[in-house]
Amino acid sequence: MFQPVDSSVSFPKLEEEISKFWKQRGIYEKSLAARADGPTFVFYEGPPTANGLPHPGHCLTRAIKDLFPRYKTMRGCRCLRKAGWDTHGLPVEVEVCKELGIHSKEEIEAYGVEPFIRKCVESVFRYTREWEQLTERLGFWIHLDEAYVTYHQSYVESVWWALKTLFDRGLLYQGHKIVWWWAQGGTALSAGEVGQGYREVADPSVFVRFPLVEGIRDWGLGIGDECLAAASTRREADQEPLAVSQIKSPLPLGEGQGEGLHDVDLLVWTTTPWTLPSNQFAAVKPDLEYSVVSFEGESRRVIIASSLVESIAAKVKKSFIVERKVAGNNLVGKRYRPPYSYFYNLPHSASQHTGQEIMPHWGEMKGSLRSGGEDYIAWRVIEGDFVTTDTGTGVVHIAPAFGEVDYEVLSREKAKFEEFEGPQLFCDVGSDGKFTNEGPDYCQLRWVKDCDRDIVRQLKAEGTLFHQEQYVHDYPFCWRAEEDPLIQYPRRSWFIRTTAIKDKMLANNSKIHWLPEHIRDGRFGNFLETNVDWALSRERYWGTPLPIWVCEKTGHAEAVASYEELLAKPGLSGTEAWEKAKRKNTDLPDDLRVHKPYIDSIAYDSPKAAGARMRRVSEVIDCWFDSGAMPFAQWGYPHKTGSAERFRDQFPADFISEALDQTRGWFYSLLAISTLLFGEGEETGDGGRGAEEPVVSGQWSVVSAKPQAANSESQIPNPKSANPPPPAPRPPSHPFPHPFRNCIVLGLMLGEDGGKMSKSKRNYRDPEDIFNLYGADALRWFFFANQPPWTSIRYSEQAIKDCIPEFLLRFWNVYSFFVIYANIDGFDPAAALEKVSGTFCRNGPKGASHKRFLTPFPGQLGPDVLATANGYRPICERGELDRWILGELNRTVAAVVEHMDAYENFNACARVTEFVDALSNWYVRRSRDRFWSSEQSVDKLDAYWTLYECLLTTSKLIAPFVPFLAEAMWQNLAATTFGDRSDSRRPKESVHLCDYPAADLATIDEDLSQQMAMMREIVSLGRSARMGAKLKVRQPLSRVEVVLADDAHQPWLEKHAALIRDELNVKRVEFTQESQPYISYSVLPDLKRLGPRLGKRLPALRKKLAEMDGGELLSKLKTDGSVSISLDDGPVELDVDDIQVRLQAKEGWAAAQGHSVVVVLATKLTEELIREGLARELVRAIQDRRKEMGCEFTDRIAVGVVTESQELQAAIEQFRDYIRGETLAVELDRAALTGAESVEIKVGDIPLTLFVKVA
RNA sequence: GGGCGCAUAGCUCAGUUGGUUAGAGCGCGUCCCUGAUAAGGACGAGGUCUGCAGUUCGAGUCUGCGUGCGCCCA
Repeated sequence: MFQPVDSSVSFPKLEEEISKFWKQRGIYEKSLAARADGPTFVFYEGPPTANGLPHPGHCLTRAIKDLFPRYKTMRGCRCLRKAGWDTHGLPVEVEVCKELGIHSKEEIEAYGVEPFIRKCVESVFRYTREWEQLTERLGFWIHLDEAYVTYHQSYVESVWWALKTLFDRGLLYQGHKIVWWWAQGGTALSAGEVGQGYREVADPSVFVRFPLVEGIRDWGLGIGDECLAAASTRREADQEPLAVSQIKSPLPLGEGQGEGLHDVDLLVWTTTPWTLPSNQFAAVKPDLEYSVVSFEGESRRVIIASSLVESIAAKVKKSFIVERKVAGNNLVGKRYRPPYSYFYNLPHSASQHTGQEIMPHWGEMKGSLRSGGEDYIAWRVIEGDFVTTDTGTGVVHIAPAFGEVDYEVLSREKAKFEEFEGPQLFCDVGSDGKFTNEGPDYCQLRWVKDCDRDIVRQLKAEGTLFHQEQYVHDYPFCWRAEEDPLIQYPRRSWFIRTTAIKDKMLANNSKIHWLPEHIRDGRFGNFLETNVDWALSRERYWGTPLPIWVCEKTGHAEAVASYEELLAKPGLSGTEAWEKAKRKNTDLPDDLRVHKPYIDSIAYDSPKAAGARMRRVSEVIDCWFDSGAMPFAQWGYPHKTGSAERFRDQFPADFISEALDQTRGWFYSLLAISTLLFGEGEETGDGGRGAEEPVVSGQWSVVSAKPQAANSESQIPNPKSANPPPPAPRPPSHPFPHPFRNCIVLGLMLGEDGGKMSKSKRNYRDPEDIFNLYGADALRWFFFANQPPWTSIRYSEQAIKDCIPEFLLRFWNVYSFFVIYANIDGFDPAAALEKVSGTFCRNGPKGASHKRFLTPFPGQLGPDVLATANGYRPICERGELDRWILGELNRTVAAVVEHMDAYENFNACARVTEFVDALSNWYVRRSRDRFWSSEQSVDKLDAYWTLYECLLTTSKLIAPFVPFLAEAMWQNLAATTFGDRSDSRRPKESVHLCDYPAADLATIDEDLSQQMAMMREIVSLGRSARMGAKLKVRQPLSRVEVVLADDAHQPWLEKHAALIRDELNVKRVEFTQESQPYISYSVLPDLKRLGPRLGKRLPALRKKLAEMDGGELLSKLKTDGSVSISLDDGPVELDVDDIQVRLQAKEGWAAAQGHSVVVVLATKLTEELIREGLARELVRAIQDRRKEMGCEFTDRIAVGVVTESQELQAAIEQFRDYIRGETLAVELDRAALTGAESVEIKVGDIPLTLFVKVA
């Protein structure tokens, strides 16, 4: 006996119970234990931050993260699921600041770093409970109580180990980073913060002359230069005469560096005049054409991009003469005088190094190039692809201290020179945003923006100002202090030299299976291509402290890989800061001892200078490094005992999934860190690793030593040059890809209105409400089945709701149908399996019968077990409908497994939906009468076994997708029906302990499948034809004619005419292929076959075929096997495979056509048919009345019908027995019935008065 | 400004290596069924496949250029 199934099921309620059941029985743990010896499937949890409430977007991530581990577990894999929490970072600090009502770093310091980070710790677990509830309610199975936490000491120490490894290899270095700087607040702003503060402002826009040092005569350029030739041709073609333009012969521009100096100037443009004193270069685009232009009333010529000549002339309202044209790359290398001379005239400090005495100024300074030769170190024209002609002059002022692009220019230039010989960063502005005493004297100690006006005035006075105007553009301001403009400013920063492993990252990436695929070469690949060194450090408080200690005297730096290592340092002091705090507050989590501020007070003796102390740098690190380190840090690798084994076991991940916004976040940090640490082991393998290592580190030391040393502003000497500290344990090498093999990149979740999800807009509902209203399965199915996961998913409450009737409830109804009838008929699989004897056969006759055996292990109740049951007949002996649906079932199983193995949940779901539709709308519908029949026939038992097997298998199939529903069904259909037998004699306790179904391909009958599909099509077409002729299904028709294009399935269909008769309510079904008056044939060429063969002749053939008589052509083909069609350019031979036949219903017939079948109705009604139709109408009317009156199914009734219609009266007489039988009427009179209410109704068009009462 | 992606029915989305009538669900309309029953089912209407150009015998599909939207980065 199965538990009766509530047809008005509440899924949310059901899920709560299932959830409880899992918890009580420890099903998740059992599912893991059962696979302890299985192959490993590794899943990594990308740690969320629990300092905010989870929203539907998180549900998507967690649903997908649950789906595949569940699936793989059922497929036999051991899949650990360790949860994780991201706890560090600026967002956490911001939350705490909000709570405290403070903003700036000063305020944090005033509040106290110690209480501040304690607030941070509290904050990150503020919503843990909500997250845990969501996780459980969604059915996400993950080990929450063993979660890794990024601030825990063991985690931090793992990160330290990684950093030390990188530091020792020279991959971690200090440099500058240009940041958006809030000078007044003394802090850098994150990209997000900067983005918030953009405002439209008018800034001074100045065009400034940079006089060239040499005359252009020396350049050796002729008019015939290729670039110029092309340019002038273009101009002629465009017929765009220049206003006053001529190309003159070379000008007498002075001899060499003397007189020429005053004649030609680069014209640059800037909206930040205050950056001009720090100018170091001018950039041009190499493939851009420039013009040397003289302007009316100007004694000196300027160089600007040719395409901008006219607009600039218009700007200054002057006429001009183009004296000469040059390509940008011919300008490269030319020297100029910057508008400010402080740095230019500054004595060069390197003169002390080199011992050269006649090297007085930076401006005259040359350095040795790595490529040989030498060049001036600065104030030269350099090439820049970033130069555009959208604004400005085509010549760009470069002040490396105050622009990211500018800084890159400096780095690039610096790299061209031998160490110590290249340019260095000039900066005349302090971190307070005020000029230092290196700035122009009238600007010193003033806020830079305030100096713009004076700088412009000065330039004007000196004659270097060409033009000045106002420029309106968007400029960022501090979001906390609206009046404070931000400036780009260089800050000391620690970097990881990811550029050194760019090619390795690309190689690694190329082996990752990305879904969608385009991420690999698109967004992610491009990002790797343009890789810049990872700016690691943050001048903040709540994060993993950068584990680098620096000698206060010599600048010698070393990295530390663990707290223990630190404690062992000589002359250690400062641990009492932590001890004191802990004494004061014993609740303080011990993990905080490795955090600021405690860690900052720890110092030890410098190995480089007696009496000097090693002190930690003040920075913490980018929290993306934390999360990217999780593959090893989650185990506390390499410090914790046993961590090496765990790490080896769980690396790399087979599967991860996060949303698209993690491309440059977690996906990158994982890949970068893993590539840095674990390299690519495939080339050398374990044995070769030792050989590979020195070579690699050798390369690295080359790469690292040079720029680091050249970085003269960096105080940190190359760690390789000093006695290195003991090396950190060498990380194991591993073949690509790692640390993840498959990655589903989820689309962003949008709100109900298509916009970004936003709490304030209320364009979504809390997940909890969704669970309570529709249930987790509905939400999960919505995620999995409604779209591929990488499209941006628009949150739609309606769509979630719709999943219930479309899938969940539909399947539930089949299940409920089964249980109702199985209970009525006493169908008991448990009993059938209990008393087995004799022989059995699953699918014979090929697989000969096997001996039946007692089944002590019903286990998974798979087909093999069911086949041993009493009353279970081999599938081949069952009716077609049964064989068909079992074939569909197994076909579905095969497809789902294939899709899921390829991580294509959407396609898998589509197949499941298709199957459930076939099961519900064809199998059950067509099998109803078998279940209803009162006798206990073999056929009926077949139906039960078939449907039972379908339900069991499907419940396993959908278990990873909708785990609650699947469990509910399994419990009733399998687990509990076997009563309280001992464990070994009971089916699996939970569907999630079962194996995923394997397709039994022997059950798939391709022909049957096609035939059934055709049958369904015929029925559908018949209905369509009825609709067209406005003939209700209740009106019987005499005949339906089915015209087939192809006779292959005709005999089968003829055998099943009864089914078609029944579905279409007709008396006779006839099949034919003969040409009929209501059919025309068209013969179409098979384009796929003929296209390659005929090419351009194809259209002529198509035209010809269309003109020909299809019927004739067809019969010719049938008799001769081929036919020759003559085209204008010769004949074409066609055989049967070259054509396709299309049937067309001619007009005027009640017919409907499919691709290869036409269904025609005989619409002529006889009196007899009409009477039968009326009888059926009457039955329906009486049934309706029964329902209105609230009759029980079994109530007998008395019926009276009063009508004047002779036809109806005749119908009642003729079909009296039929009507009584259908309606359970003991009486049927053509007169009023006393004691019964009368109702006026119509049957067809005939009015009548109906009386019904319970007899 | 750059990169990536998307654009197909009123809505949400499928659409395999280019191939003859572009599909599904919802919604809508018409109807059926009334022993799965506060369900279930069928049929129908509804499309310039974002625009333009190209490649091809043939383009929703491939290429280029626009337009619009989204995301990431400047």
